[in-house]
Amino acid sequence: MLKKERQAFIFHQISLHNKVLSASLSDEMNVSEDTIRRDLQDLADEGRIIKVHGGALSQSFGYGGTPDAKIYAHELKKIIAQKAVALIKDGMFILTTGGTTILEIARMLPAQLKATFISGSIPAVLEYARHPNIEVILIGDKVNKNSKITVGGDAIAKIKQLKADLCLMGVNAIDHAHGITDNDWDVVQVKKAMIESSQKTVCLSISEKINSFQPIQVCPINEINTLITELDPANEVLRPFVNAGMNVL
Amino acid sequence: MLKKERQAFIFHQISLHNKVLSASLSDEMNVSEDTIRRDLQDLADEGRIIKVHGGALSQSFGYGGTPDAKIYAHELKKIIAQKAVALIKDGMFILTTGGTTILEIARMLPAQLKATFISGSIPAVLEYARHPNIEVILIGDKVNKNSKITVGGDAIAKIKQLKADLCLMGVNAIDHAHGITDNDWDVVQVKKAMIESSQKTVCLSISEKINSFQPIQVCPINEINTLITELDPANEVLRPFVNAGMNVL
DNA sequence: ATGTTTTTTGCGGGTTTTTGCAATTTTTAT
DNA sequence: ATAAAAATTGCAAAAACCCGCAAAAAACAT
Repeated sequence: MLKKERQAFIFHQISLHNKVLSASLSDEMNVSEDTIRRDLQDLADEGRIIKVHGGALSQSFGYGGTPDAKIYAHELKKIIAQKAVALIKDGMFILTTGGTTILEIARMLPAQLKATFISGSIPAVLEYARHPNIEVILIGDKVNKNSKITVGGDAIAKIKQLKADLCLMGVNAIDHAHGITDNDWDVVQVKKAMIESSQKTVCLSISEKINSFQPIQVCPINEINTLITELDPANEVLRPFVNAGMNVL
Repeated sequence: MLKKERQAFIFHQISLHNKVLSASLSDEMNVSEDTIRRDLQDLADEGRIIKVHGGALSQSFGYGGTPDAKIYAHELKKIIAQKAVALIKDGMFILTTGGTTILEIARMLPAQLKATFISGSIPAVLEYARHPNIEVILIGDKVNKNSKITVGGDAIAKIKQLKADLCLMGVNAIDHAHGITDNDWDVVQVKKAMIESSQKTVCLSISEKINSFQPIQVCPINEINTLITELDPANEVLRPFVNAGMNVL
């Protein structure tokens, strides 16, 4: 088993169960605990997990580290949300993923907007439900504890029955060559279904995530209609996407 | 169980109930009281809680005595929750409704319990998802904004596909003649389906709701196996239900 | 393919952390 | 005042960790 493979597996386990034990991992994949520890250390150095005595925890544990950096990203996400909200019209059916950017959109929806939002993200749904004129459909299935979204066959089947006007998708990584990519297989399956069931797909990404990629592809960029970042659409970084025919806002 | 995990759990318990006892924590997580004490000490050193003899307190909680009125119903629900938690065994599949009593149960689930919880209640699901060993299935459908639960044909259809070991049902009104009754048609439909799909149904009700009724019937009392209230099972008020063959706790 | 370099891995130590226990002291309650 | 409950302290065993090293594997260049 390759190092990268192992680390991907470990990361997946953590996002699934919120924790892993070095001992059981070592057992599961027939490598020494030292190796596991080194893997955990690597993941921790990359800031993707929190290493503790005996194993590791998901980052959502405890209280996060850098409030400054977070607030910064938060401002960016507000800009993105503003642009996205402008695309939403009365009467639309809108599929959405989870993620903090989506949450920001949910908070910014105008009070008089009448639309139907469909999502498997629990925090997003709670936010939508605060709006008096919005109808909210929750996609059910097994709950991914880390991201608080539902994933699985039932969720995908339900999504495929729909035909939404718009899909608002928070992305983890986007790059001209690899398209939209992510690191959780289950989540990717759901995102794929959402794209398939929507007339238009709008991707939301802070510019930091542009030109990065992750192991699993959601879709190539030609399946995305619109890309929204906090940058000016004329920005150099966005050029490749404009050239690829995307609508960049 | 990892040290950090324990501490996160303890902190969560404290912010939830405003206090914890070392003894019960030690019991819940199968570690010695010494370990709990050391954990509390760590948390206190970090300034996150206030350590006192026998346990610890939330620091956000002002010194003044308890605002009795509100805590009262809350305390009752804790008693009910305690009784209900005792019925839950490892490996069970459990269907639950929403409501504050259910929420209290969710918060009291022992950390090492391994079970599968299935619910359409968003707040309950969020609480279940905090427990490391619990698998959570969310029933999807249209979201009822007031109660934050999903209702509708899809939800009912999904529930009917299941066969759970136990149904934990918060009730709005119960009375010997009318059975379990409620006031929201959609919610009643979901509850009916849940009862049908469970081997046993346990009803949870503060005694205040006993001998009251509402317009729509969920089921007659003979479909309920167990009734849990905050009262002693021998209490006069519960006599009719005992006589009707219910298991009253 | 072949040899060389780099990376990765497992192992043997010595060190640190964690945990439970026992003995003693402090606090709380009756 | 006295007994019970909880805290503290010290200690020892187990578990986890870190460090350096050498074999093994992978990557690279020729």
